[in-house]
Amino acid sequence: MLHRPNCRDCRWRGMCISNALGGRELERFEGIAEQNNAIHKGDQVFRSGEPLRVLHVLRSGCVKSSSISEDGAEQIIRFHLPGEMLGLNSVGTGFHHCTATALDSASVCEIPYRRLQDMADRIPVLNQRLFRMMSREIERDEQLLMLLGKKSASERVARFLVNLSQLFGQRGFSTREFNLTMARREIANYLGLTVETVSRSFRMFQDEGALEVEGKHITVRDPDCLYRLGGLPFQPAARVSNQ
Amino acid sequence: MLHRPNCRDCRWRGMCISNALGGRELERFEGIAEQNNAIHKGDQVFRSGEPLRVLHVLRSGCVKSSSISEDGAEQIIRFHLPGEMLGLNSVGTGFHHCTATALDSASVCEIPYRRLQDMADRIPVLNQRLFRMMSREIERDEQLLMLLGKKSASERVARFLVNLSQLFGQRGFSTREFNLTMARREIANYLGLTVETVSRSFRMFQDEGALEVEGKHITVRDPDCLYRLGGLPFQPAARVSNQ
DNA sequence: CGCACTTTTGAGGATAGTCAACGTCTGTGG
DNA sequence: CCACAGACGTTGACTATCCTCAAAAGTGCG
Repeated sequence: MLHRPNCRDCRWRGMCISNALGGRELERFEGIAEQNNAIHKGDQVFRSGEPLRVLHVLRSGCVKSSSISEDGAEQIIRFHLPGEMLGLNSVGTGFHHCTATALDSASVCEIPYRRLQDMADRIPVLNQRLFRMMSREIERDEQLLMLLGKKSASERVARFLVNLSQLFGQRGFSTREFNLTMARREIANYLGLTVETVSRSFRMFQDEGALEVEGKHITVRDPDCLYRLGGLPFQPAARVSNQ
Repeated sequence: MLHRPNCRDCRWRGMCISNALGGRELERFEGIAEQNNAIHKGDQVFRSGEPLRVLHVLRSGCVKSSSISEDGAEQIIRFHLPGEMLGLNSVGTGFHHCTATALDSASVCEIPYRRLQDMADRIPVLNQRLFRMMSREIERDEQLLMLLGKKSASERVARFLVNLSQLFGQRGFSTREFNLTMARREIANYLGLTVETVSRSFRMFQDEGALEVEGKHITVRDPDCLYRLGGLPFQPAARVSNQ
């Protein structure tokens, strides 16, 4: 488990929600978060249609959120990395409209939704933190919309890798070398492509010298080249946001 | 201006936000909503990057929300019909990340965000109403993701028409006959297609006997056929939700 | 080991994009 | 009121991108 000096355990106990709280309130907050819960690859954290009893904070591992259309097709909406909160997009209706599935062994802790809501009702700064987190969900969805609506297959795949690399960086891991937790099929689904097209994009990126791909292990050889392949003008400045 | 017995003016004064409030609180709420503001076709209600001072409620007309990518390409995220609240997806960051543009003459009223937030901090039921509205934004974004990720061109266009028809129905207008406020170019942008493809889909739907298209005027001749063209198994039951 | 599943690669084809031409609508100014 | 310009919409021909199908190679697990 990774610890960073500026944002210690809170990072893994509610995506910095507890940052918003001081002394006594923080204790209460820690109090309502339940023990870690181990889940295995393929397990579902929650299913679409279930009532929203608890919000989950992913403490380790990787989880996908997907929604199923009326004809049974899956659309992966998002891949979640440690520190992220699951189920936020269902706050409001009171029912999950996504299914969350573990991509590998993972652990989550549970925050009873009702009690979080009660706290938020009494603590405006916590309430605003929740709004901010939902807002970020929307922003991410809309970035994906842009990707699906306007970008070519290889641009989508390149941006997917750039984003993933940045997310690892934000968590203190290498941006140049990492493992894909998800299968090609899942990357393809997320990006609105087929497995074959994703595979061919990987090959192209290797031929361009941007990447080295060995199964699930990715080594970024030339980040600038990868940004170009993603249609990005140049390397985006590292986000300084602590969240 | 349309009035419905079960949800009178509130429908146009904050998308039923005021439903959550009783007597005195309702008065206060009405107090903070500013006068109607007339805007013209092409006017921008707010621009991406601006600080979020007020939330806008669309009282008449039609508005598009779009975000602009780093390379200048527009992606329309959503078309808004009367009664909807604009800017909700920016709550949290405090800055707009979309640009809202009127598609025809429209009027909006403004709700100072700070004051709404203060009220929400004191009135849990209003607060929950806001969460619910944001949640709905997320759900709609995710429906669009499914459309862009998994559906063919003609399915996208057919579903676009079905959705629009339902939205008109919810507002008490005909589901069988309506005018498209947006240009073909904008429909295409929204659906991740080209103008030509949208135009050809319209033609196909006419040849199938599902529609009659005269410029911006749409007449739905065979709703079931349109649902089928959208890949929907059969006519979805009308939503009874009062929102 | 053997089986199932995933990934890669190739060949061929369909869908939707590009380019171009033409028709239609709208608003402006004579 | 009409003429005109410019934007919008439709249609056709051609093309590129990405999907489908198929087969082989690689990977993981009981």
